[in-house]
Amino acid sequence: MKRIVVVEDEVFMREELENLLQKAGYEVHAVDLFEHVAKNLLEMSPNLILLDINLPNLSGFQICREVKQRSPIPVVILTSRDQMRDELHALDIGADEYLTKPCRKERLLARIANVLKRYEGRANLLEGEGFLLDRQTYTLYIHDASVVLPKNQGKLLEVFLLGGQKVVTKEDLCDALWGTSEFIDENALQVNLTRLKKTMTNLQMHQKIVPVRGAGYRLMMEGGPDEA
Amino acid sequence: MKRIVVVEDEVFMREELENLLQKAGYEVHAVDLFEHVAKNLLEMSPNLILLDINLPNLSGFQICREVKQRSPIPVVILTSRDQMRDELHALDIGADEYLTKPCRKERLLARIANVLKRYEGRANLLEGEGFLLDRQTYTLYIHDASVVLPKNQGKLLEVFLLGGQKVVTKEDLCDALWGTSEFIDENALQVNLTRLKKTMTNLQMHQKIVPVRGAGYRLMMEGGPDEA
DNA sequence: AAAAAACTTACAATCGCTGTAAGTTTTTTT
DNA sequence: AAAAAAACTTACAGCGATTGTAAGTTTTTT
Repeated sequence: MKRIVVVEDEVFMREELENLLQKAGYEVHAVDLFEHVAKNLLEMSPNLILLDINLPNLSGFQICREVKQRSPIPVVILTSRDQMRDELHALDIGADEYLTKPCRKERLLARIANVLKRYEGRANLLEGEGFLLDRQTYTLYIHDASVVLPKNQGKLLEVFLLGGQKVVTKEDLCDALWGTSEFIDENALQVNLTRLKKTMTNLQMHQKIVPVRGAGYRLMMEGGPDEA
Repeated sequence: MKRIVVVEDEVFMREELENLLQKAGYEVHAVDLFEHVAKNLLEMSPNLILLDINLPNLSGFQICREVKQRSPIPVVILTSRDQMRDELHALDIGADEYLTKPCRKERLLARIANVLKRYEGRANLLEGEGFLLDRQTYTLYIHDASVVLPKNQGKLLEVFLLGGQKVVTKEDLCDALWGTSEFIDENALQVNLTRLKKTMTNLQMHQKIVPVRGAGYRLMMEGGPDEA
């Protein structure tokens, strides 16, 4: 059964949505507003997030952006602010659907089902700048093509993606490859990194792995920090 | 550059759309209506199809359905018929977006960009009942999981999917595996089929490969034709 | 100039996929 | 019911891709 989290601060509306979705066969969790909504949402890892945008504290847009940056979970935005600007902005930051209240039940359900359908098979896709990586198979999607990376290269790339822009230590990388950083074979790691780098250039990816002396490595956009 | 095919029979509207999309940086091909639109659309294999639903002969729905059954190309429906029934129907048969005229340019462009973005990496995904198959890597997506099939198993499954419900001959299968049906090693094919069947049951897929005596094999839904 | 860190290349071991062989089982025909 | 045809099963050996190892070289820092 698909799980949906509803983010809505108005009690009446929240209960109505909860009811409607439950009747439609979804497992529903409604959350009120609090600090770190985005973080909590990710931990619940639902199949879809229904997000009301008339929120008191934090902007709904902000939540949407955070979720989208860190996960492939689809987000449907529901709002009473029928402004073209809002809609464009929402779609721009990655919302999958933007619906204005009042919205007929049938339409809401149909759109939700539609979004869910399109997300089939995307559950474990990690998003990088200009490419996607399947965390289970290490299938890499780029430029309308796809390749299956060797397991080790996939694991390494995965660590870099999860690390964001941060520096990733060799311990982290060894850990990912062999489950332990106890006995580090510096050289084995080195070779595997070289291999990953090579396939990255072969695939014309827009980022590189650069060394950070003594600390580890980091994933960087091509032509990044220009320190001339 | 992304290619969009516009299907619209009204001349004025068509030119306007063409213009708008070109300015937005797309490569646009407008097509008039004729027989076998769906077939031709598939041959053009654009990145997206913008489909007007007020068509004279064939129902736009029909076109949408045909395209969706045979390809993963996203379809955006544009219409002046603002009927809830139409919208639900459109979404139900797999349309990716449903917009009503008059529609502001910004919204149209934003929605198109949104749909395109979500389709990144899906260019070579074949759709089966309850699963997806990547034709390049033979990565199989099912039940929120993914596996890379061995090349031969992938090729076989691919042939079955492309064949639809029809019976697939052994020649077809040999052809897919070894590029020729000249010298058929019945047994080698047999073994490969068995392997595919095994992984299909392991993955709990909802269809089976059943033999058709003397003719070949066919892909069937589990618990299909009940001939008691 | 010396040391440390990062990198390169080639090779051998390993693992998974494939075809082969030699069967057995199921279905159809006589 | 027996024989023949089609479909299936299992184990094994060859092959190729991926991996770790070894023995270097190059680059950067001190």
